[in-house]
Amino acid sequence: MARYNVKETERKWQRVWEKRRSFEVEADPSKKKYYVLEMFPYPSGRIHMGHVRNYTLGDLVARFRRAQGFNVLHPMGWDAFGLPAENAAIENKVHPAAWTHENIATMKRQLKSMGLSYDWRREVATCDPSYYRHEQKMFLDFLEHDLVYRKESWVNWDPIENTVLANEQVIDGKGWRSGAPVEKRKLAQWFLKITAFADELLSALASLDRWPDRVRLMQENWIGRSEGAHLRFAIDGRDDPLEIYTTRPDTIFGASFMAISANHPLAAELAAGNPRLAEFIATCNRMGTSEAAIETAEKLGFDTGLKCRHPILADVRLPVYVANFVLMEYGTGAIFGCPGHDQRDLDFAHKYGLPVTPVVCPEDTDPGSFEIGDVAYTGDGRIINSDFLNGLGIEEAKSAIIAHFEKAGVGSRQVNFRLRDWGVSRQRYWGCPIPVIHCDVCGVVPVPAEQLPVLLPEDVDLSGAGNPLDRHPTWKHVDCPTCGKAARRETDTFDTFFESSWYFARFCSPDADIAFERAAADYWLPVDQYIGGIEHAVLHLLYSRFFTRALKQCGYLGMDEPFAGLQTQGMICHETYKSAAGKWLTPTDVRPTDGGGFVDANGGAVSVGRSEKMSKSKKNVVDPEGIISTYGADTARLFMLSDSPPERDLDWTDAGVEGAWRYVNRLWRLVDEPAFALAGVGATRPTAVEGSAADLERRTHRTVAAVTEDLERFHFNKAVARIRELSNAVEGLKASDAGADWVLRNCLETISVLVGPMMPHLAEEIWSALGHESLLVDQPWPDADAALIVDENVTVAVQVNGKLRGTIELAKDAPEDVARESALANENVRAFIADKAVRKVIVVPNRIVNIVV
RNA sequence: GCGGGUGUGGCGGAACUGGUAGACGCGCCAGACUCAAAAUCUGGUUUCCGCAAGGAAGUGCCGGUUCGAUUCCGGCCACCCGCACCA
Repeated sequence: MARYNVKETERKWQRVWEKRRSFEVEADPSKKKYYVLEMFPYPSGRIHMGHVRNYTLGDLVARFRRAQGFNVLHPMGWDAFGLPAENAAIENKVHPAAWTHENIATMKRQLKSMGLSYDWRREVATCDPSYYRHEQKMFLDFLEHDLVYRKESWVNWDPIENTVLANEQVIDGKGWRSGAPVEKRKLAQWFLKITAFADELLSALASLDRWPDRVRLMQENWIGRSEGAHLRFAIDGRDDPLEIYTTRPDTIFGASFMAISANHPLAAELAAGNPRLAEFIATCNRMGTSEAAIETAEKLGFDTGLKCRHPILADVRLPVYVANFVLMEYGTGAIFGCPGHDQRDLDFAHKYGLPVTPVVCPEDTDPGSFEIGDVAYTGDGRIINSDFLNGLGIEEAKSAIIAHFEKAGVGSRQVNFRLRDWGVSRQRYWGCPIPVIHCDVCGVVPVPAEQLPVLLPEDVDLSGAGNPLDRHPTWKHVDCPTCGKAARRETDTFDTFFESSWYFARFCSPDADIAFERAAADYWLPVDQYIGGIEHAVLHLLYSRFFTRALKQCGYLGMDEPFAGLQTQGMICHETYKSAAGKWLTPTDVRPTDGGGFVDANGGAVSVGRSEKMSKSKKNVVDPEGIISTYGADTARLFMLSDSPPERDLDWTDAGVEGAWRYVNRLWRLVDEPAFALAGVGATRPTAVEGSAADLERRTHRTVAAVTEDLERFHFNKAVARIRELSNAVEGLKASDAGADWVLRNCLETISVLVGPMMPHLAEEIWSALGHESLLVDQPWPDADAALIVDENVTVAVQVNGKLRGTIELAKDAPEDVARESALANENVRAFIADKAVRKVIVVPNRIVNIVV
């Protein structure tokens, strides 16, 4: 009898798996495959609890599918480019590469201590030239296939990180990492044509039936498809028309003004001769998108004096305003204003004294008395005051008016998207160099494929302002590949989401000379189960879907969707602590008092705040390494699985960890000090299994069936509960019952297989203690015997008028009249029926009998 | 503002297509073992009334459908998330 030695045991099995190469896999078309992937980490220094949860979930799936007989690919790598490395370099005077590799080494050691079933041979780090050279090639292929362009445009500029951000990286007008208000700048940037796939990225969401609805909805909203019309309005005294986009062409007869964006070319042209307009435009730009108060910002306009002709009403003229609420980036940057049916337009019309004509009347209202007050009418109804559209419904009117415009040659039906192209240029050092050369003679020249990779220079000075590559004395100076004259390298690097958009494919053939081998990708992809945080719902997950399509177009791949199944995990939360002085305290700074409160190291009062996401700023973090070295990886893993469903936030508590730890030891004792000796038990089931042994055997099979279903459906907390129930039930086994010793052994073996995906070290130790030479990790998942799952008898509830009054024992599938008689015979039930007449008896077989009196 | 989600004991959470609400765990209470403590084991634990058998109430609030509602429908409330001048 030995106490369960976590450290030694866990290390032992990790070594055994490594030595036996248990998790190394090869593509094998004769086997059904399963690709499990967790979002790879940024090597920030040490793993945190979020990582532990993510990789515990993934490892469970990988081990479970492996036991089910799948050829499982389960790789791990490092999303290794990124800004923190540069910041660390400046602070600590280390090279970003050295800092990154050191972190990778630390985190890899920590991950290995968790006993995760990775094929470590497939590890990749995206900052390695053997990785990023392939995405430089991809970029050249994208160029060739017209999926990339360079454009001078207004960009989101992060003043802290000194770089451009994509639209997806601006949260509430602030940089997603720095939190600094984003400024507008005009820069020449490289863009990937994600909008070319907008329609497909949207419609294919319906096929992703193993993705959370929430994520699909977020992507749908982000892509933001709208149907409307593109119209051209003639401007008095000018030859060029004003082009607008509208989703409400049916309200054209209610138009009373035109509005163009402050960044519209027409506005710029007019401002050249009008200082007051120029001043107005400058004011609009200052407000920009960085103003948090956009919502409350007043609608402001500047009357240009220009007049547009109404496209149908010959004598109507619409004044053209420059307005602060019109965005240049959406549609054409110009609109017609219909105050009656758009709140913004109404506010604007009231401010500038413009006419308000209702053109849609609610069904139940008299058109003659329908007026618009302070609230625009945006609901359904019939068209009024609109000539040939009068009496039509909104949708009919849209079709009719678009047909009219198409005939007149002044407009057409148009679909618009909110999604914009993905700007990938970043003014940073620690990223993949964009492989182009700028030549004064030849213009932008792609780096010839045979000159790849364009390597990052190792000697770099990160201390100054701006882009370090641009300031490097020699790196950017090269000869033009076309004309041979002196030219300059592009000094921008890729957005780091570029690397994570295809890493899942690289894992299929991580050592290939090309990005990935087609055969390997065809076998392994798509990823069957992808697991990670919800925060990537529209960033990484949308980029990867786009990339897969772009790569397909360039002949790399044969599929559209990279991730067939997606599971998003909740955050890890912890209570927060504050000292009397209002300073945040870490969980290790406080200790509990007898009264249930906490005090700090000096005994000072501590106020306990609500549980929040673990974060450095609130100091409510618990370091996984300490937990793992004290309680072991299996305890940490069990706790991660047992307390909350994966998609929900998980509260980290010491008590919960203690509980998991107790269960680890309890399971171990079940085998180490079994109820009776198991040494001589045969392998085949005895013919006689009776009494408590028969009960436990049935229960074992029922548990197998239930746990299998729970694991398939990601109900891991329920699976844990069922296994606990089974191990509790072992206590009820009587040695004297026939077959007891065989059933006990069979039950313990089953438990060891069932907990294998959750607590692999303990499971292996139990398996071995039961006398097996083989590894548990190579054991197949058990089948539940259908005959043993169903009970012969069922407990049926009896209600009187819908209230529970008793229960009766019946044979399974007993006839209805038997159930009825048995229910009516129940003593307590009879008391409630008393002398009342039974009006109706409802019998739901095997479940309930309801007597209505 | 628009879109979506959540709300169940002291706590985390169970309850498949409407059918015994509270599985399992944490915490707490009692008991066993111990000189004692820890660990472990056993039992109890939604609230109220009752010695008990049993009864009443109960899944955010109000109402509806139904023999029967945590589950379906309508209307509120609270909290959380996403988007946000998108024409």
